[in-house]
Amino acid sequence: MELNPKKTAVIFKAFCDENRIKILQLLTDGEKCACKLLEALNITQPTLSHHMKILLDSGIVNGRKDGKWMHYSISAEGLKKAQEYLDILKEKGE
Amino acid sequence: MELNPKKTAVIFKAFCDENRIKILQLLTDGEKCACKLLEALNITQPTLSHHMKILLDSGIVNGRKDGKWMHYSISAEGLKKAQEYLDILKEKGE
DNA sequence: AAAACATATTGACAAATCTCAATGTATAGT
DNA sequence: ACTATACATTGAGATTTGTCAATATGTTTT
Repeated sequence: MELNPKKTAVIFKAFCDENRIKILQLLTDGEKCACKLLEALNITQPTLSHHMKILLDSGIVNGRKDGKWMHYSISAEGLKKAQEYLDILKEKGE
Repeated sequence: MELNPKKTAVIFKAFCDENRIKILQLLTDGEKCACKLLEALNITQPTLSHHMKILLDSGIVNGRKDGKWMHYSISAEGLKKAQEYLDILKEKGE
């Protein structure tokens, strides 16, 4: 199996920032709207929006718009794909 | 389980750069010395050295010095730990 | 229609990151 | 000792990233 370096890097960008790890951790107990994330996270609203965009682009987080609210949740498929990519990196027996 | 956001981000920095993905991929068929990696990778020697440092810090790669040569390989434990961290992010059943 | 609210976008700045050329540090061979 | 080799470190420039204030967009309520 082969990894596309550019695409793979985009996926894992989800996990290489402190605030994004916090966001992902908050989402582990289910879907949350941006406002709830914002309460929990010492950052401003535009900064949260910026991180959510990166998380959506990575495929690790899903977004669902509901009227004024934006609900975010962890994508099981996205996470699975990331784990599969790590599997590919396991050393082959020579 | 709880993730330390800062430490977790350091681990996943291994995977969020295009060249580091290429390096990791090269290491999947076993230990390689820096010179071999350098041949395969359109970057200069100091740039490779920079990336190898980040990979070592992440715990995803092991280094072994042998005379003049530095041999790098994927750390099975490091990779396992990264996968466990992704497991932690799986949504809990509510 | 106007006001209030939730979120996204823009623009600016600071900090971090990637990259290279130049130099330093070991180690090995002559 | 001198030279060559393999790699690390330093310093500088360019790009990317994280952050915020200000503003824009879309939705709900009055």
